[in-house]
Amino acid sequence: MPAPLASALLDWYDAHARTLPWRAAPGTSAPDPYRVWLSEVMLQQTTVAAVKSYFAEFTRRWPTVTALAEAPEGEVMAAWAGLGYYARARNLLACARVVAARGGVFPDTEDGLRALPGLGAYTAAAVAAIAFGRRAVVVDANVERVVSRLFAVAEPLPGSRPAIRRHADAITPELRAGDFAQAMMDLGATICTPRSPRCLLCPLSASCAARKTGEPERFPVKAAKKPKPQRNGRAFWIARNGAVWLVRRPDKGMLGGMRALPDDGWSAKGDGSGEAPVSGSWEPGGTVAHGFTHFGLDLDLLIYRGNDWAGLGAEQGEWWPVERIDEAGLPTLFAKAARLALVSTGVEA
DNA sequence: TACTCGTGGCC
DNA sequence: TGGCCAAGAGT
Repeated sequence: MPAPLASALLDWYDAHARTLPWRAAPGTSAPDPYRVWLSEVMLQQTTVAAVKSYFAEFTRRWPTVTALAEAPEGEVMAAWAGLGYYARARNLLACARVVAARGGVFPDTEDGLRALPGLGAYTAAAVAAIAFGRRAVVVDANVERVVSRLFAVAEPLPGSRPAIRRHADAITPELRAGDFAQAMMDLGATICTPRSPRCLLCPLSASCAARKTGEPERFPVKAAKKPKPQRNGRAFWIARNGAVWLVRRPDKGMLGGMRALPDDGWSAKGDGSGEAPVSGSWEPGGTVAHGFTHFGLDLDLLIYRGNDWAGLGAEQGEWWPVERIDEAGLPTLFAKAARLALVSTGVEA
């Protein structure tokens, strides 16, 4: 018999669960672990709205974990372009290959899942509970918010995480732990929202300590965050015979493994050098303002008007057809810069 | 532990 | 309109 709180939440979930592409239809058999895993990785720090089209495209191109495991890395990275946190894509493929090597069967325990690339404490618990019916304590940002309100946790995040986990453990039922986790996340996404929580619609309002304070939106308490530095950098548009010079970024670091315009080495730690990859005349092509999580970047685009191609070797990059630039899989920053270049070179209005 | 790592939507 | 926020993981 579940505790009253879990029971009330599951009743609410049975009536109000969101319909999402990676969820099994109500009353049907257990969901496909591949789809659960894929969706959970895509949803890490990413909104449902942003994930939907990527999930549809990935499952269309790679319907099984074995199919994904056989995909070339470049195709997977390009398919992930725009979704952000690109280490996820590398780990996704690495994980798929591990699972494929064991017959395409995911481990069905939390510990087994936790050992896979890209599965941390949250994702391992979520897949164990949702795909395999295991009791696991699933704690994401929604659960942190809901729990910190239910118990009016006064200590600020992230220091309060151990206490929040203990509270979450205490209210997680033995049965339907996967539904319970998804119910907590749906509640956090639709009712117990960061601002202006809709307590009048909440199935747990009678048990909520934060509501009793009259200011539930004050929870979770959070530590002050560091100011974001502002950086300047350059990206370079070098076009020749309808093709543009693209490089592949190193696997480690920002936008790792992604195709990109050459740049001058800007980073979170400092401005770029200003140095161009080839000598000759350059013309300003405009500026892209882009906000990363931990710094802001003003990226000046420079367009090449010279004809000295000697410094561009095939081991450093590739000529990519300008009319197919959308298929290059550029991360959003460079996609914006490419759009600017197309405007200022008159290729596109 | 604290830092790094994207992006788009929201008010 | 700019800071806040999102189904976190890796180091």
